[in-house]
Amino acid sequence: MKKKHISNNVIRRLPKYLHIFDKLMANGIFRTSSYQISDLLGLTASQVRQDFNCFGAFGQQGYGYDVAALRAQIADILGMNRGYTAVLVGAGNIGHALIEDFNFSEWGVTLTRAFDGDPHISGKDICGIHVSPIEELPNYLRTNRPEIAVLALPKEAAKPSAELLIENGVKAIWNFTNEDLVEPENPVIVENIHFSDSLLALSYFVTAAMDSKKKK
Amino acid sequence: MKKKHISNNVIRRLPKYLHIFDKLMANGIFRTSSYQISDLLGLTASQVRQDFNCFGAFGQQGYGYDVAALRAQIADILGMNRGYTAVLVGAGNIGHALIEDFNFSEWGVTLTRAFDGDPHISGKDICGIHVSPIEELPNYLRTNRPEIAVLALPKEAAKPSAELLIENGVKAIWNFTNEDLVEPENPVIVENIHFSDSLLALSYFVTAAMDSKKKK
DNA sequence: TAGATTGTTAATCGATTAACAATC
DNA sequence: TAGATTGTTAATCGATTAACAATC
Repeated sequence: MKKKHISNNVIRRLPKYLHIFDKLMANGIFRTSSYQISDLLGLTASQVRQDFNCFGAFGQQGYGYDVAALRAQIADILGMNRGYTAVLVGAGNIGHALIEDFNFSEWGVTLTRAFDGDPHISGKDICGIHVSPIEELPNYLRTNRPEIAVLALPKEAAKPSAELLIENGVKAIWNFTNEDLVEPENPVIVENIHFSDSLLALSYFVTAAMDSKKKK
Repeated sequence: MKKKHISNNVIRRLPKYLHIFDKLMANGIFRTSSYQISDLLGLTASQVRQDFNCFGAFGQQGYGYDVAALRAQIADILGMNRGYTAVLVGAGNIGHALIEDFNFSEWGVTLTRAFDGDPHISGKDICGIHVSPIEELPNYLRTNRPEIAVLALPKEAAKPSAELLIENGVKAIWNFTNEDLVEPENPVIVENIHFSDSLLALSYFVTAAMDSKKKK
């Protein structure tokens, strides 16, 4: 099978497709078309069909797409059925918020354990997730081999922790520290949630909108 | 002045530039070049110069760029000196994490007040931010006219709250609910932090990396 | 001055859009 | 069958890269 390159733009649209399929099914709509999908997401129908055709042919000419089947395809492509497990490193505010408010399993990922360096935090359970002392992390990683580590530590601790994670076989880091972890020589996947970048973009858009209004 | 269109890609790179200028200055480096910048960010020098030239000419031929001056230009473009204010709507886990761990003022935004519907939460201060009952929100908005609302409520409350914010003159919503707030007819700026989209992209990359390794 | 590096135009590349034959 | 809508190729558009004159 020839592996064609999938652009980042396409990858970032896949979760959007997934969400609207869930919404369609919740509304009892089991059949859709590239036109309907494009309309819901503000894309063109062409683009929707091109995106899907990166991975195969999921529709039927003259009919459209079966929502459930297409949903299952996209879920598969996203790796939602691989049974990935994740550990949380840092159970402070943001870590707590992730455990309590974010439904990992909804996206096919099982959060198995949290770790924190503060003995006032470790030892307890949060919503059924046990928080272990950070010292136990390397051993846990070697024994349980989770694919994903969620890094939710203060900035300062980010880099050394990332190295420890990589040394112990973690495949991907979901990075909530506002620190860049780019270690080009390391073949680890880093997905950043940079709040500041997002807020600054918002600030730019506000500024641009105000300036263009002033000009009129 | 002719307003040229700035692509989203360029806008998303501006905060990255800002961050490395801060890093350079922290290391006592006060002069840089498009080559150095591109190297630090994994771009091409051409692209860096093109990006800056969207907004004007900030460098000196034969010399390069003064880091502090360039930093100030980018900060201005991003609206960091406009004195924007923000209110937090929802002081649950994620709201707490934002108040306690995220430094709004570092990015030129002043968080002035938080609001929550839970009387056990409202009435207190968190890190110097007063939490008011949610009922006081409309009046506060009309009186104080903050540009930005940070929406950190449960999914269910997202849409009606967004409408209330828009009705009361908020210009931009920083959206931490995992709900899409696209109201095309409303001229409000929405910047989403969608954790699930990010995790799913990470899951895709893990899957792609595993499959390509298996194939070899 | 010579060397360096910008600002900017031109060339290339890749992504989006349009078009349409295939076919359900 | 006729109508609809896909899968896929071709055309267009926009973003990135290359090149180089301007100039510090």
